[in-house]
Order: sequence, then structure tokens, then C-alpha cells
Amino acid sequence: MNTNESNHNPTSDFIRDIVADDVQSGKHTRIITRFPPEPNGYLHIGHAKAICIDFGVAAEFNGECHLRMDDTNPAKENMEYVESIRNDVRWLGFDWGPHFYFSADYFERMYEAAATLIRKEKAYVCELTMDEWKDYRGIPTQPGKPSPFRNRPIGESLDLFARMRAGQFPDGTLCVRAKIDMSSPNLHLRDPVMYRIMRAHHYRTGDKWCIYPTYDFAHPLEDAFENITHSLCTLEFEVHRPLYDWFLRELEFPQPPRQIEFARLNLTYTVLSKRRLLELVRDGLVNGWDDPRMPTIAGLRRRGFTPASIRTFCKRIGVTKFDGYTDIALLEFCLREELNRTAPRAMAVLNPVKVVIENYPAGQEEWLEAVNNPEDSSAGTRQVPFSRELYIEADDFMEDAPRKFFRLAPGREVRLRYGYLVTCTGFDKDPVTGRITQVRCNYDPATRGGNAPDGRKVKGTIHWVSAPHAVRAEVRLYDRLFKAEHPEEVSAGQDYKMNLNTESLKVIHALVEPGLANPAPDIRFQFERKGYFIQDRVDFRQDSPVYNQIVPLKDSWTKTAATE
RNA sequence: UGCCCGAUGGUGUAAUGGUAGCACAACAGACUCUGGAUCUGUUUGUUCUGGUUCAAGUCCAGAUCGGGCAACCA
Repeated sequence: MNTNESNHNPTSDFIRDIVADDVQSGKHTRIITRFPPEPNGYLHIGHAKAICIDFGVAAEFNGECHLRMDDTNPAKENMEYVESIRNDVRWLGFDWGPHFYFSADYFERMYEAAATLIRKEKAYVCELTMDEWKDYRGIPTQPGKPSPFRNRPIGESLDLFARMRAGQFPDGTLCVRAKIDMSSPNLHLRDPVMYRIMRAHHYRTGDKWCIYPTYDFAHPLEDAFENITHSLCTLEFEVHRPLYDWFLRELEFPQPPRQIEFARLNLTYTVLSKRRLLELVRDGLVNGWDDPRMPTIAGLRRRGFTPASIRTFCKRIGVTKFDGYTDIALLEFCLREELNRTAPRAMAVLNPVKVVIENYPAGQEEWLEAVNNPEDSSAGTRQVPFSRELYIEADDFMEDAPRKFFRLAPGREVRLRYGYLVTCTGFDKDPVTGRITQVRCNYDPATRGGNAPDGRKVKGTIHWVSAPHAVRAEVRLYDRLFKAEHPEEVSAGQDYKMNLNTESLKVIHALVEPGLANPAPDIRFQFERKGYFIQDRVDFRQDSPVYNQIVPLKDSWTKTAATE
């Protein structure tokens, strides 16, 4: 995208306005942003919003966006997460080019920067224990008091800092603090920790370091090292901004990056925090990070969401500083909108009941032409087999049907999609369970393809599969992970997990048209009148097909039926 | 009771001192070989109180409500 196009970009927001101003004023000639996840979990749809903003802004201004692993806490981070993050960002459709970085690669420069601050008397080595520090720090309504080590000689701090690095002190005993303002109303400015001693194996630097920089110290440096112009992050870092600016000022970076905060995404009927998601995975409440019910990118991918629909969603929710809840229905809308346009249709009977066409010759079969996608004529047609015995949805037959039921019932005529008009002549019922075991029909041979030569109309069209040709498939029906709109809003003493939807996964066995046994990989189908489905990327096999429901079709009938 | 940030229909978002608009959702109707899609229509909004101004959602003051901040997490 060139800058000319960006001038015509109809969707702007307060961040893009700032960036545009900075370009216009000549403050920056090249825009550089970054997406800096910590590799301590899988990315979720909330990160997708941030990714779309970070990469999107850079692209619109013809700049670049760096992907950076913010790995300053080795206790929580690992390579599996690094790889998953790279995969997910790529899958979403973004390209960081050569700009893939690790914070850990800056540790030496960060160490030097900390030493510089000590030499400037802007930092010192503190020996207070964490408990002692609590007293010194004070509380929001009361100022803190200076650490007794605050004014120790520069040389002493420098020496201690070097010995911290050399491993001469136990974990947590000493730390390096920035010397700022112990009476600041902003707690983050009350001599925050820059370096702590932590003997943990780092997935990238191994055991080279036993001291690690904190986020507050590391982040502005990483941004500055990479010449980031706009450091976009979520609202909770707003109170950290004065500290971010302080480090950059004291270290005299000539072109300091500017941090701008936006509201993180909250979605109804799910949780969106790494901690919660990790808990769901670890406690086995879902089947891993890529469980199709998870709001993780990996979960959405396996569920069958498209990258484009997620990007569209992120565009539509906008960028503001208002911390609200976005209706998950909007995400589903973006998906349906795309899939309606692109998904080939197929017929699959999820809850089968047998139909016998009594006036259709036994043993006969014929192949009927079916349209692949009525929204896209270029998708062509396919042949589907038809025979005397079929399966239809149990829901599509009613023994005693109300007027507005436009499907099969004794004496009523319906269209079999792309097949024939059939009239129900009777049915069989299990005398014990009352279950319908078989529906009997007659067909009108003159209506092949679904149209009656005499012009008579039928109100209902139902889908079907030919019994001898049908393929058995496992179908996994997914519903919202939580039954509460705001799962985290529970009364004191209660846990958000009580809001888990116990019906979020239903496994059923369906009978599907033969073409669904061996589809090209990654094809999202619309099972007509039911929903969108994709083969499960893990469990699908030709001899035992497994389909995931991505999202059901909108269904106005259940509402109508409910008001009957 | 400290500091920071925010507040526009049910939800999300636009209007940058000049007609409150868009999308989702909901509802109604039309159409339909998917009770899908499509089309049409309807309902619902500037938190409050003052002030500045010819004119305020927008600027100012105060209030109310909501969110964030007291890891050697990010």
C-alpha cells in the first residue's frame, strides 16, 4: 500500500491520526511499529486486534512492523510459544520481513544502559528485601520513603551490579532500581526495579545470565534500539508511560519512540487472558491450546475461521480508548459473510431418519446435478447420487405439523434439494420409544431437478443423502465456551469456570454425501441449511472423516417454532 | 479517601464548534430450489448540572458512573 492510498483510507482512528500528523510534520520519514508478545502462551483474538493495528498502521504508512519476542522473564517462556506465535502471525496474513527479534538479544546493551544510569546517579543497587520494600514504597495515598541504599556511591553500585551479574548473590537479594521519585503519586515512578537476580535457564541465552531486566526498563530500550517510532500497546500500560519516557530521556535517545495506548479487546461469551486460557488448558477443561472452542488463534484456525474474517473483524471493531465488550456475534457475522461467498455447498444429514420412496424402482440409482455455490456461478456443479432409500434430518419430518412447518409431514409435499418433489404417504414409529423409524413417500418423476412442469410451488426444500451412497462422518458441533455473556463477572467467592458451557461440544455421527469423504484439505463447506464445516486438521482421515462445525447458519425457524 | 484514563441506541464505532451517521443485534415485511443469502422498513442514543458561543456530543467547570495502578510479571 502506498502513501497515496493511505490518504484515501476511509477508516482512521486516533492512533492513525497521530501517525499521519507525525508524517505530515516531518517528525518521521519512515514509520516503524512493533508487535512484542511475551512467549509465555498462545496468541488469542485479542492479540489479533493488536497485530492488525501494529502491522496495519505500518503497512498503511509504507513502514515496517517488527515481530519481537519480549522474553525478559525466562521462568515463563519457551520455544514452543515462540514457534506458535510466529505461525499464528503468519497465518493471520502478516509479514515481518527480516525484522524478527528477541529482547534477549539486547541483554548486553541493556546491561550497559543500566550501568550508564548508575554512573549518572540515576540508578542504584538496593538490598532491601521485597517485604521491606513494601513499607518503603508506600501506598497510593501516601508517599514512600527512600531506600537506605538510595545514595550509595556510584562505584559501590557499579561493583555490586557487576557482582550480581557474576552470580555472587542469591536470587532476589539485590536489585537495581531507577532513582526517580519516592513521593510520586504514580507508584511506577517510586524507584522501580530495573534488574533482578533470577537463576533460570533462558530458552535463548541459556545460563549466560542470572540477572534479567524488568519489562519497564527493557521495553523502552528495545523500542529505541529498533528505532520504533510508535510503540502501540494496551491501556494497562498507560500509567507506565511516564517511566517509559523517563528511561528514554535519561539515556538520551535522540529520536525516542512514542508509546500510545488503546483498549484491549473484550469479547462476550469467552475469556481473553493468557492466565485464564492457560488454566483451561492445564486443567483439561479444553483439549489444548488449539481446541476449536478456544479464542486462541490456533483454536480459531482449527475451528475453521478464516484469517480474512478475523482481519475484517479487527477492522470493524475500531481502535479507541474505551474499554468495552464486543459482541461475539460480530465475529461470527464477519465469518458468515465471507463463507457465504466462498464456501462450496454440500449435503450432510446430521441427525438422520430414513426415507423410502415407495414408487421409485428398487436398485435404481441416478446422478443429479447440484450447484456448488449459488453465490458464485464460477464454482460450477457436481453430481450427487439419488436412489430409493434416502436419509433426511429427523427435524424435517413432523407427525403432527403446525401450519407454518414447511417440511415433510403426512400428506405434505416438499422438494428434495436438486432432486424431486416428494409427498409423504406415511411413516413407521417404534411402538415403545415413539421414535420415527422410517418415513414413506412417493415421488413425482416429472419433477427431476426440483421443478414441477405444471408450475406448482412447494414451500419447503430439504436436504438429503442417498442411503447406499452415504458416508458416515463424525461431526463435532461447537458452541460458545461459556454460557454467560461476561464469564468473569461472578459474585465474590465464585469462579468464572462455573460459567463454562457444558454443552460446548457435541459429537455426533452424520451421513454425508460421498464427496465429503475425500475433500481437498482446508476447504470450508456449507452443509446446506445447517452451517459451515471444515475437516478437522488433526483427526480427519479419508476412511474416517471428521468435520468441525465452524458456525451454524442463522436459523429463523427455531424462533418461529418457539412462538407457535 | 491518591494518581491516570474513559463515558454517543442492546453492542461496537463515526461526527475534529454547524442536519447525531454506520455496522452488528433485535423486530417486521418482500423474495427465495438453503426457514440461508438478498432487499425494504422499524425500534432504540450524546451520563448529569452549570458555563462559553449565533451554534456544544465536541470547548470549560463540577458531579456521577466505569476501568486501570500498590510483582524483583508482561
